[in-house]
Amino acid sequence: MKALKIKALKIPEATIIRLSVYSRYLDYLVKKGVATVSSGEIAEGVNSSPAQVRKDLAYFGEFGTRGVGYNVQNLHKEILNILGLEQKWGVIIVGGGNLGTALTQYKGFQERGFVIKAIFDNDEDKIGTKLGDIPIYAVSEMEEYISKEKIKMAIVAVPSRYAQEVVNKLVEADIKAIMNFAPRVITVPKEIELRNVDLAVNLEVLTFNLKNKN
Amino acid sequence: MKALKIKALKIPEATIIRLSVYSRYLDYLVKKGVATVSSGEIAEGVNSSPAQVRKDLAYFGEFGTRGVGYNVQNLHKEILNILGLEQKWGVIIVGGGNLGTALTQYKGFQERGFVIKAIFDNDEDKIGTKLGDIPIYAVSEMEEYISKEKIKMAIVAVPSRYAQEVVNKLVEADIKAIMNFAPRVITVPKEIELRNVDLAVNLEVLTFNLKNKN
DNA sequence: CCCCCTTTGTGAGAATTATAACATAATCTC
DNA sequence: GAGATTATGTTATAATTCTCACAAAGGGGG
Repeated sequence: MKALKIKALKIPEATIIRLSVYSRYLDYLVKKGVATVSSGEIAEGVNSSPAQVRKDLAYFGEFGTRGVGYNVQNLHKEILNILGLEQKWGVIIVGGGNLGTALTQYKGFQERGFVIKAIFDNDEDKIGTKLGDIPIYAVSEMEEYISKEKIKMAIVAVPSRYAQEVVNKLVEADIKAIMNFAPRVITVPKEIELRNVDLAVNLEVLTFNLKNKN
Repeated sequence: MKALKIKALKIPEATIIRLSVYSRYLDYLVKKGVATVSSGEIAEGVNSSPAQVRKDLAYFGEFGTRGVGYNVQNLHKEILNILGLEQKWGVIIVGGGNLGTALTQYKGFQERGFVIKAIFDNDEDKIGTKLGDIPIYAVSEMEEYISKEKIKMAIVAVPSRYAQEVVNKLVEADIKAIMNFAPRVITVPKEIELRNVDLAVNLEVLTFNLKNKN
C-alpha cells in the first residue's frame, strides 16, 4: 500500500468529516461520468468554500492541476485511501434490538465498504437465528469470534446500563475501534478509538437553536 | 417563561453539545440523590475539564455558589431550560423503514422529552397501521398533520434520493427543525434548523484514525 | 467576628481552525 | 511561442475556541 503523506501532525477532525462528505460527492460525480472538478464546484456541491476544500486536501498532498482542477476518479480514490476505505471493513454489532437491527440493514454502511458480519445479543430467542443473512450469536461467543475473524470495529447498540460492560468485553477481545450509541460516558484505553453517536443530543441542539436563534 | 440570559451573541455548538451531556450526568446525580456538585466532579463524570464546565455555564449566567459548587437539582433544571427542554416536543418521523422504525422505538428520545407523534411513509401496506401506538400515515397527509398538530420538529429517515424532496415538503408545511439521516447535502431556507446525522461518517473517522494514528 | 479554605466566575493568553489573498503552474489562444 | 486565463497550493491574517491562572465570594471553624 502506498504510504500516505501527511503534512501536519494533527489534522482537525472537522477536516476528516468534510473529506468523508467530499468523498460521497465525488462518488456521485464518478457515477455521473464527470472527468474533472474544481474546488469551487466541490464546495458548491457540499455547501462549503473553495478555500476550505483546498485546505483540507492540502493536509495530505497535491492532488490537482493548476488551471485545471482535480481528476474526479483520481481524487475519489485518493480520499478513499486517506480515509482508510481502500479496503472493506468487517464490523460486528452488539445489541440486536431495534437500533442494532436497523443498523444491520443500513445501506449507508455497505455503500461505504463496511460489512456487518455478525450481531451479538443475549436474548435466547434471537441467538442462533439470522437477520437477513447476518447471524446472531451469544455475547459469550464474541471474544472468540473477534479473534478468529480478525474483527477490528464494533458498533455498540445496547441499553446504556450495559454499554460500559460490553465495551470492556470488546477491549478485552482486542477490538480497535468502537462506535457507541449509548448516551453514557464510556471509558476505554487510549489506544482504542471510540466515537460516541448520541442521537438525542442532535435533537437538543435543534431545540436550543429553535429557542435561542432569535 | 423566564427569559434566558445569554452573555454572548454566538455560543459554540460544542458548548451546546457538552451542556446536553452535562444534563444527562446531572439527571443521573438527581436520581442518585446527590445535592451538590462541583465543576470538577462534573468534569470527571463527563470526561472534560473543570474550566470547560464553568466556561460553558458562564455563557448563560451564574448558577453556582463559590466555595460550595452547584445545587444539582437547580443546575439540572437550568440546563434543561437552556436547551429548551422545559417542554415536551412533538416530533414526526418521515420514513418507516428500518431506521425510522428503530428511531420510533428509541428510548433515548422519550427520556429527553421528545414524543414521536406519527410516522409518514408511502408504503401502502404500512399506511393506516400502527407501530406500537404510533400511527403511520401517508406522506400526502403530512402537511395537514403538521399544521393541525403544530409539529415543529421532524426526523428524515428516507432513502437519500428522496431526502431533499421530503425536506422541501416539510419546509412547505412550515416545520421549524429537521434532523436528517440521509447522507446527502440538503438545502433549506436559513430560518429552518437543519442537522445532519451521518452514520457512515462516524465509522470513517474511526477508520481514518485506525490508519493514521501511529 | 475574623480568618482560612474552597470553588466559582472571568479575563488574559495560547492554541486551534477557518478565511482570504496571492504566488505559482498549467492550459489555451492567437 | 508568448501572453492571457484559470485554478491550485500556500502563506498570512482573522476568528474562534480552549486552557490557565487568579481574584472574588461564600461557608465553616476557631
